[in-house]
Amino acid sequence: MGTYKTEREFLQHYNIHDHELPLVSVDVAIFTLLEGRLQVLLVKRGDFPHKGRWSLPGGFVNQQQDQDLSATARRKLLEKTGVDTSHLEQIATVGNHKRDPRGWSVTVLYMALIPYSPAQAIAAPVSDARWWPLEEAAEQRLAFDHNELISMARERLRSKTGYTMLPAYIIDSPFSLTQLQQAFEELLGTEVEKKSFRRRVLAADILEEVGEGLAESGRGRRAALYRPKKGGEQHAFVRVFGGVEEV
Amino acid sequence: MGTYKTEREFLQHYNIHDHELPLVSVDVAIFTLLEGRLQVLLVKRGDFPHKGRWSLPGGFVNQQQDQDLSATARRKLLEKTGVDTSHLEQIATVGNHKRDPRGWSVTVLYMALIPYSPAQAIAAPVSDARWWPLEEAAEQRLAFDHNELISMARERLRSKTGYTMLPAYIIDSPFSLTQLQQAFEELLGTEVEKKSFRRRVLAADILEEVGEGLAESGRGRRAALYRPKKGGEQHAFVRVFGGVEEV
DNA sequence: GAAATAGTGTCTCTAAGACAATATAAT
DNA sequence: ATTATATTGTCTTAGAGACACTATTTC
Repeated sequence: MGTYKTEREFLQHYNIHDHELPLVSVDVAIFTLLEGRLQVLLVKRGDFPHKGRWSLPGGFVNQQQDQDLSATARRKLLEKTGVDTSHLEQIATVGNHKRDPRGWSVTVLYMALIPYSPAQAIAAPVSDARWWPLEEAAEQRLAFDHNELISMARERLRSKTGYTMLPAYIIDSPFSLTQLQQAFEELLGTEVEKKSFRRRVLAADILEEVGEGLAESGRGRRAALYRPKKGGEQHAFVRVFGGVEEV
Repeated sequence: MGTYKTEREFLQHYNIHDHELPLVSVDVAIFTLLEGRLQVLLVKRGDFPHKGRWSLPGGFVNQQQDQDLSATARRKLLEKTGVDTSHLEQIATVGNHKRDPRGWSVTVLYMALIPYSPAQAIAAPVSDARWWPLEEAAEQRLAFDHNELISMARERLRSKTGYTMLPAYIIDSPFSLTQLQQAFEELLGTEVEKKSFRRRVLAADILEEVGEGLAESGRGRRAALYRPKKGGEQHAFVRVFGGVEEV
């Protein structure tokens, strides 16, 4: 480390390769709801390390293409699903010396929520990517520490479902309150009481009614259909749904 | 990228310097409570870039010394305060092409809470480190994007104060309920109602009584003193204190 | 009318908000 | 007694839980 007089001079002599740098990747846990069950998108690794294993979509930051970390995450989401807009959220960063055989490695984990239909069309052609029901994904030995990464994202999803409207962003709009409640229940992992649910959601004033429709079965009374109001994603309830939260 | 038959062979030929890697640093927002006000520890940068500016304690991962990211954070905490144990929590990761003039850079932000007294002794000798009241820190132009990093940590601190016992870890044990309430109020930024506060904290059964003592003024009734029970840090309340939260 | 689904009424229960009242200490 | 601080009593209010009830649709 030399002694330079100005920052300009310092930067001219600065060589990034003088330091040992950890690998930096971004991984994305992309969730959707298919047939009422929570699914995660996995891709089969075509290269070493862990060639042939299933893993979260992810990769290295492209310093030319990506302005920031969320751009890397968004790029991966787009490559695998063709979907851009949706809920994208940073979950955590895991870095240690043993998670990658190539050396000290850091991965920034994101979570994306998308409704099933739009993803379907584009994800299918990519033959090495498919949706897995969460339990089946967990049973496998995934690449790197991706089992743990999925658990972390799943846990955040569960916990935020307790006090936000997150599930509204994993189903297609418009939806009936019954459909929304089913999404809440699947993401929470517990049942919620119908009246409480409706009271809470409607009182929050974050949905707007957009007509009515029939249930999938084609039977029974028509349901009012809703879509989230702009900014409703930000809404947080003061009380948590379904009992005590873990931190 | 060659084609290798085995992972072993792949790893033998893998050269980390074939890729352009972002810089990876860890920064720690260390908070304490001094004279009832929230303070953050800043250090004066002795090297370029941003030489002479105040910044959060932080630095690059040391691949030999640090097993994982939290070890880097803990090492920085120890270097600057001499304190090891305490609340250490990962807040977020910021990475983009413009936050560091040396190039694409990623920093993993941690937050540490420590009671004032133990830190005092060791932080003083390090002449380039001192506690700043949060407002004064915010008024300055700090190195890199550290103003924003502090805001992020501050926001998490405020929000978790609403539903956890976090403030119990920023004051010395044992404490009276009044002292604890004052810590809550400073971290929350609003006043809380005395009876509600006591009911909530005592009902949660996460404090244990350890005798009684007088207030600092030496006047008035003796207060019962408490310290957090083991694991109390994990406790989360079902309802949020002091109104609606932002997500 | 029967079955299925959507939506409401209403009582209870928990915990926070408000604020007055009581208890124990130093002076 | 006065002042300062700690602690409790209790009424009100917001919102979740439980569950029975009504409404609208298809068959």
